[in-house]
Amino acid sequence: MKTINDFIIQPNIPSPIFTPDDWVSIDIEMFGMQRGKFHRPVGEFACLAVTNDGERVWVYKNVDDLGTFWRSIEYANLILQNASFDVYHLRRWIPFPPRESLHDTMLVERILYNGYYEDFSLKALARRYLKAYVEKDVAKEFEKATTLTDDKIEYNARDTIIQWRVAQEQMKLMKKSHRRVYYEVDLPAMWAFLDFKGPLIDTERWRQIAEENATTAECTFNKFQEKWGINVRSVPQLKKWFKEYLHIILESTGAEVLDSVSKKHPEAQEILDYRKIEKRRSTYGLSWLKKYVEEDGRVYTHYDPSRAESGRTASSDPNLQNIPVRDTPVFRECFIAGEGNILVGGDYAQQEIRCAAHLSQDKNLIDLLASGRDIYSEIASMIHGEKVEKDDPRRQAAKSVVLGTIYGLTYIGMARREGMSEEEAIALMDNFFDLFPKLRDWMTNQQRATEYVKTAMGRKCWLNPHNSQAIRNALNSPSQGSAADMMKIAVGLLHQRWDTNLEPFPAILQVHDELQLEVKEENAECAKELLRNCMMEAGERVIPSVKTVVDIKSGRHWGDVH
DNA sequence: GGAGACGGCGCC
DNA sequence: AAAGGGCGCCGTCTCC
Repeated sequence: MKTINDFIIQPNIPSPIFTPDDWVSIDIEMFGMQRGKFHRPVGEFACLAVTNDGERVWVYKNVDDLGTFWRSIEYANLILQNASFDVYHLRRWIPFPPRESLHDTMLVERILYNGYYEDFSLKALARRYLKAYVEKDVAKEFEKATTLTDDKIEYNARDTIIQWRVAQEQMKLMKKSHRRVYYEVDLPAMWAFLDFKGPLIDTERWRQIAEENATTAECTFNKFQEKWGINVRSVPQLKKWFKEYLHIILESTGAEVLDSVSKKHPEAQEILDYRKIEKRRSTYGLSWLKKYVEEDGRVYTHYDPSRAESGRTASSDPNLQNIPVRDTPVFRECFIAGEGNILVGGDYAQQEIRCAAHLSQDKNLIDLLASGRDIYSEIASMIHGEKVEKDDPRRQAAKSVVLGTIYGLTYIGMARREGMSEEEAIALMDNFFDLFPKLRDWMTNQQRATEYVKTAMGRKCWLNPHNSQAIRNALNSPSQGSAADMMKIAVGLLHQRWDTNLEPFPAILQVHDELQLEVKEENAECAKELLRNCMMEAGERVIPSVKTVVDIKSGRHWGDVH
């Protein structure tokens, strides 16, 4: 039995020219990386290890040899762990165009086991597949070191060995459906995300808003301090104060609880008002500018495809998928088009509902979604047997039922959220499901799932039987995950079809059902058409039985195009 | 002073 | 806080 220490570092580079039959595992190590900036050009090249058999390893120690390295792997199939990192940094020195034959052990593991495991690090994979314990202390040394040592080189070599051997095991486990999801959905999306450019920020406008918010928030904070003698940001102190002075025991100080007591205790409303401004100060304030906006005025988020158990993409450093929009559109208005450019955006209308319609094959819902009418008004009208207009509160209730349904809402939750009796909630939901019987059947069926559920593309989402949320995951993951499949396919298609002779790949933002581009004004029309085509084609591929609707807009800033 | 848990809340 | 899913980031608090 070979251990992960059974490998031989080859005395000389370069490595041989690998052939199209070779599977070559490569791993880069960097000096001076900082947390939160793994996707930025910081840090220096440390070394790079290569193996095509899981035993012999070539280690490149000089950045000047990377050109030679590139020629050796130009035709090979590649194996990487979290390829996005290695490719991003290698591109600082050598070309690294997208290639179809790349096995990313982390992405593949997510496709095999999202929801089943939580840890997709190389250390976890070594334990899982090779029954090997990997000491990661050396990895930390790279952060501060500037010179190579033998143990660092060995560490680098060992990682490529692990990757290579793990990949062999994963390939045995990958069925046709796994390969389809990986090669048609996640991998093309990964290549696309690597080429996203950073959106441009109207720094001065943001700063002005942020300064105002900071002043207001600090002033309010101090007033609470003076009046109440507590740090109002502290949940324990807040609870204690409410108990002592208002004689009320708060189970939580979350918005819903505070709102429920705010009629009787106006202090609760004061807290809620403060929390709003405090959120803007802390999360979307001056520190955001300082931390994330770079010298060119742009922010460079990191997209992690399939980070979520459902397969959704996540954004971080900064997270651009939770920039305020409801109460304060100003922040999105600070995402602007550069000189001579324009923003072009597309979003899927009722994306998750359409996914649910496809998955359940409910003909009534499919037909309604194809009709082009306002589905919430229509459903409310059908439930109540009379015309319900857009401003009728019964439309909102119907919307809650529809959206709640795909989140696994129960009648108790429905009653609570809509402020109705449980009987009313039961009646409303019953009436709703009477209209869409196959949706009801599908949901009943989903709840019976014990091991996993699947998206429309066949992506598995494993359920945790020890988690009380498993039932709601079973109801939601297929819709959420199918929508994520759709967006990733769209992003991949756009990336493949974008003509870089016009200008470099122009995508700047992906917010689940929304994709934004920043293009030269003269390219706006062809960008709109291509964006629509890619999004529509992805929709037709993932949910062929349901009409896909894409709204395309353009404008000077993000507020214009949402 | 850093790490991690927790509560809270921004978005889809 | 709860009988609505999925994230990431902030501040507080605790521990080391």
